[in-house]
Amino acid sequence: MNKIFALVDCNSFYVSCERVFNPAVNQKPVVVLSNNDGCVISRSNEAKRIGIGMGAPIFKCRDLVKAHDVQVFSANFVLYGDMSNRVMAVLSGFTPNLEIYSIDEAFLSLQGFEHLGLEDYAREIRKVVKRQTGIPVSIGVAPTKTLAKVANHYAKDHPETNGVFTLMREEEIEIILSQTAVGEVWGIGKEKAIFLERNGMKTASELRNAPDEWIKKHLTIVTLRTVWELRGISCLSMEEVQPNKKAIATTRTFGYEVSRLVEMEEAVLAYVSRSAVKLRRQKLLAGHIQVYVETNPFKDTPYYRNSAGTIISPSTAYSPHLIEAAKRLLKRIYREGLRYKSCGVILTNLCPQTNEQDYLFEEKYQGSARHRLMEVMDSYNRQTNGGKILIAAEGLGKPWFMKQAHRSKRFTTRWDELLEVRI
DNA sequence: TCTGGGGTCCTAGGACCC
DNA sequence: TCTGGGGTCCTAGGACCC
Repeated sequence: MNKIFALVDCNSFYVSCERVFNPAVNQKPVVVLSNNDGCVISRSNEAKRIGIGMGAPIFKCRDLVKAHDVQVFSANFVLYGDMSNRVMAVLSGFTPNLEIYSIDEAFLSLQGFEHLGLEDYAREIRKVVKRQTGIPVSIGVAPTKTLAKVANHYAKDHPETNGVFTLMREEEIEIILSQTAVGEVWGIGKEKAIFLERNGMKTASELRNAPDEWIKKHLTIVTLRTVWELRGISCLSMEEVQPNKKAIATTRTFGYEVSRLVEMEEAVLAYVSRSAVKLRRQKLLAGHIQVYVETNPFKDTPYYRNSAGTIISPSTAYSPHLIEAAKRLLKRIYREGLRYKSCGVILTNLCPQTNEQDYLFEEKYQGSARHRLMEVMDSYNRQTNGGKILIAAEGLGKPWFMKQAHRSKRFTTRWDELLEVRI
């Protein structure tokens, strides 16, 4: 039986979240910035139209911002995460088969809904999501995930589609792909696009008709899968159960450059703590920890980046053990006399707490006093909305903490930040 | 002055083993 | 003097995604 995928993608998701709670900016150009108020990571159509690029550093857009009264927001990921959950909850009512692909995208299997009319059904989904969450979405429907992505882009770029485009018929697929630049295809990034164009393939249709042998020889098996998907042969299936995580990372650029080991240590250890909280929330243990530091790559000053890692044995989710390891690693890579711009902590070799192996000489984490201590700390911090009990090594001042000058309120997750309506 | 963060997967190359 | 080949495992780095 032929498969049918719908890709639902929230339009300018972060901007749309801000607009739900701040309708005054509905018709205006709006952008949301990355952490540290660095780059533009979400743009309204109005902002796109006046030429603000995706990922553009905001300081380079200052003139445009001023000239067009662009509304600027700092990222508010607590709010976006909560809005995302609401959208996904609505979507789950429309299919038994939902794959949450990212914070603002989901694949729905529409197999078995043909009798309702795929186009009509997609329009209904779009209408209900908008009504129940305030978030506008675009929907692409096609026989493979990769084609559903293409259909989704088409819906976004063509207002006459009203946000829904179905791409099921072969003749139509061929026409649309011949109008699609090869670099717009899901899985074809900058490098591959340049390579393909150099070899005479400028459109998705040309890639689709390339010989398998040639693709296998010059590119990877992953790209071959993409080519098959463009031909309508489904190679990527629905992944409804979230696969276990392979890595948990906390990385940040600083609000200002750090040039003292003590401060660097505080930052690294604070990120270890954050990572460890994420680790425990997902009931995992880490078997490896990696720390990296980096100076500002955009400056003329000497560039330095280095990382070091070590195996954690036995695997653990106990913050003090991870902190100890991270401290040693940092000492190995820290060079005096440099001005550091960012650092990060990455936990890997993750395994579920329930699969913890037995040790001859060590106590298991599961059920130990350390385990209970972490649970008490986490649950207290959760109830009090974050960070009241922390490991002393993290430091209290956090002067390097990121800049966030324009953050909106966390309307949906904090009682003290509820939306106020004045009449 | 001011340039994000968190992931996955693949490949190449080195260490090591027999 | 002559100096293989196959396999595994690990790490670093790159490409890609949102």
